[in-house]
Amino acid sequence: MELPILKERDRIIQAVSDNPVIVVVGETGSGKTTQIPIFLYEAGFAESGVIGITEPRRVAATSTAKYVAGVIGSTPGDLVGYQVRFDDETTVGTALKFMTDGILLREFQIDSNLSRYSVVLIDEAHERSQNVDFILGLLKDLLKRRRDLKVVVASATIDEQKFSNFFNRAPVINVSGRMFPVEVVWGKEDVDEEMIVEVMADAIAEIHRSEPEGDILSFMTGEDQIRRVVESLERMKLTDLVLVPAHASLPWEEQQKIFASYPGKRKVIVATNIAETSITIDGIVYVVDSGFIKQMNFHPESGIQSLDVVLHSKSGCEQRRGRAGRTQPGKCFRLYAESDFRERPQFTEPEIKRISLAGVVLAMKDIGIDKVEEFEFVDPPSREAFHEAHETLIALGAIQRGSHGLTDIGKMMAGLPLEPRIARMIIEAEKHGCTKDVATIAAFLSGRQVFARPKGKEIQADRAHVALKNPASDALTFLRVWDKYEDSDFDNQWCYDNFLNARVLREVDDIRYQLFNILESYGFEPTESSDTAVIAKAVAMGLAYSLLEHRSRHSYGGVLRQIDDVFIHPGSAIFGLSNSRWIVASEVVRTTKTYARGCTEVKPEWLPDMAPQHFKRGEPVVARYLKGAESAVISKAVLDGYGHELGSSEESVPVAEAIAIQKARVRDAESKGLLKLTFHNEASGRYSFTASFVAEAGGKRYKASYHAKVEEGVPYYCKVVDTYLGQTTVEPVFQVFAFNNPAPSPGQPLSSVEELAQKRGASLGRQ
DNA sequence: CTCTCCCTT
Repeated sequence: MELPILKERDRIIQAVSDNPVIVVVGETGSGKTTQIPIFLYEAGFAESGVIGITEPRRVAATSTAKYVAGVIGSTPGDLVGYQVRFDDETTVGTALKFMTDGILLREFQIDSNLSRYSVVLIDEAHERSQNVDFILGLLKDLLKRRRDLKVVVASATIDEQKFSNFFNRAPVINVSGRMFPVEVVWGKEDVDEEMIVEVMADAIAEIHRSEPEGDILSFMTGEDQIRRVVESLERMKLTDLVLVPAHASLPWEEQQKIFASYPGKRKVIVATNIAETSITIDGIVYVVDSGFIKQMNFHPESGIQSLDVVLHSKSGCEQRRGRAGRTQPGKCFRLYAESDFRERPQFTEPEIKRISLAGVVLAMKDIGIDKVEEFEFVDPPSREAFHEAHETLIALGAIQRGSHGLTDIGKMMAGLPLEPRIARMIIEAEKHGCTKDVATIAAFLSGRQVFARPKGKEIQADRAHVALKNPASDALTFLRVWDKYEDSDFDNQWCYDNFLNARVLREVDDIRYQLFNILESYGFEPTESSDTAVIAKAVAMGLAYSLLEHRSRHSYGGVLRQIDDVFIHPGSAIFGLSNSRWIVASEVVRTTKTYARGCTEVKPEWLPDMAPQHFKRGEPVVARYLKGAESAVISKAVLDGYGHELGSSEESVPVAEAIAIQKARVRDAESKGLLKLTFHNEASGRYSFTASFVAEAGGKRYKASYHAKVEEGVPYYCKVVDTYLGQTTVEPVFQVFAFNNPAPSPGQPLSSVEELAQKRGASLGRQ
């Protein structure tokens, strides 16, 4: 049978010649993906530049390039080339370039005029991925500058009017498909989420009993539902039935079963949305559709995401139906009523309206688009989404409040193929000499789930994972996994034994090297640190905007944003082990609860750097004083917005400055009537004091005893602090040295506030 | 306190 699109060859070529933009609507099997590029090439459009074709997935870009190369009589990488992440098979002679849409976006960042291209074809535009929507906006803008550029938007469903209107009523060419008819069988009543597993299992059993031979494809929302459907069918003990789950987190061996044929038996694939677009299975005759999907949504007010089970759109359900008619006529059983279907939205909400815009806005600014709110999208995101993107980028230091362009940090972030927050970590790592470590962590954070927990082996998997986990940080856990993987010499068997996903680790390896190359181009030295606190701090700096503070029992709340009732995800390395007051998370997602994933404990002394508007360095304390040295290490308390001391950090200042600070503080303390305490040796060997105090305690007298090893005769200034627990304690505000006392030998620290802090717990009783 | 669709630079 001849491809239907061949009949439209001349019309398509003519329309492209006459118009800057055309929209081609072709059903599955129309051959538009392979044929339109060939038409354009044969019509001479490659003479003035490259014909670029974008695909949403890597396999689609590489496999169609190989197919078209065969038709034209070229080898891939010559006349017909492809470029996807990690794999560039193009040369200067490449006239037809297939690529993922992410690659075309990169090219916009390098050359916003796309000067090399004569034609750009955006395939699968109906999927409305974030990248496609961004590219369509960029192309509309570019067409004002490049009158010679030709754009072809290829879409599978009936969304063509929207695209046509967006591009000033561009002509639409319809190409019929080569689909076999698929009869729809409607459900009698609406089924809710609770009942759907049993209803699905019963429907599959009934089809198996009453319908002629042919494989079945069932659509459910997630791994858990799939498992329950399979278990339910197994209990029915049906004969000649093979049950095959299909979802993204399946190990490689299991995935192969999806495509295998089982002679004499009926194959039943119970799948997530992976089978709607990403994988195509031959020989499906029956589709059973639950009508639900899991969808990620982003909430700009709080910065959290939610993974929700929602009713699938009409176009999505139609796409599922089409999976049955690829090789012969089929049937689609919908487990919902026709009246319910009619009330559903026509299309799935485009991704650009359901994600954080921070990465898109960063890329826009990098391309030179300053007025981002005026950028024309097919479906413009909300004002709140733009506001969130701005605030996030300001918090990361990529832009400055009140100015349009990117900072130097922002420019470097935009060059890294990572989410802005993850990119920010690496910039921070450069300052602290741990770029290799943090780039490795970034590769893990941007990749897929590395810890595998196969069905039936959960206990063995958990046991293997415990040995790899760092109880203070998922980021440091990733670093440990990487070190062990290197020690194993990148051994697949080691991955298998330790229940780690080997494919993900190989991808991490590729991402690492890509990042190293980019960092080298920035002039960053590849550095490693043995200090895990330094590495963790760089990670925390990137995630500072999602700083979480412990609230009650197991729940955390946002410090910089309004986020409440967040729980550490059970899959996190710090789950059940952390008692840190602050943590950061790489992701906050609401499912059954709001969970923080990718967690790292935060030390109090990092807080003034992470959130300067909420945490300040307090009054300085001279902790160490070296005679004859040019500088002294002073320790600054970390105070929260109420003046509570949360920790301390050290910095080096000239000795003269340290002395000046001290003297000023002594005067200041005395003027405020702060208590001066002098420690005296007791026979027990302990130091203690009894103090009377009036100045800051509302006229009440306090008796305090403090057990700590401190220098005899050293005076301390103290203040009464009402802590957040509601208990009153006496804390040293700073230590005063007598400068005419014999100085300690160089390098010998005097007793420090840290030491006191460890022994904190002054017992107090009111008189 | 107990677990998440799919992609991609």
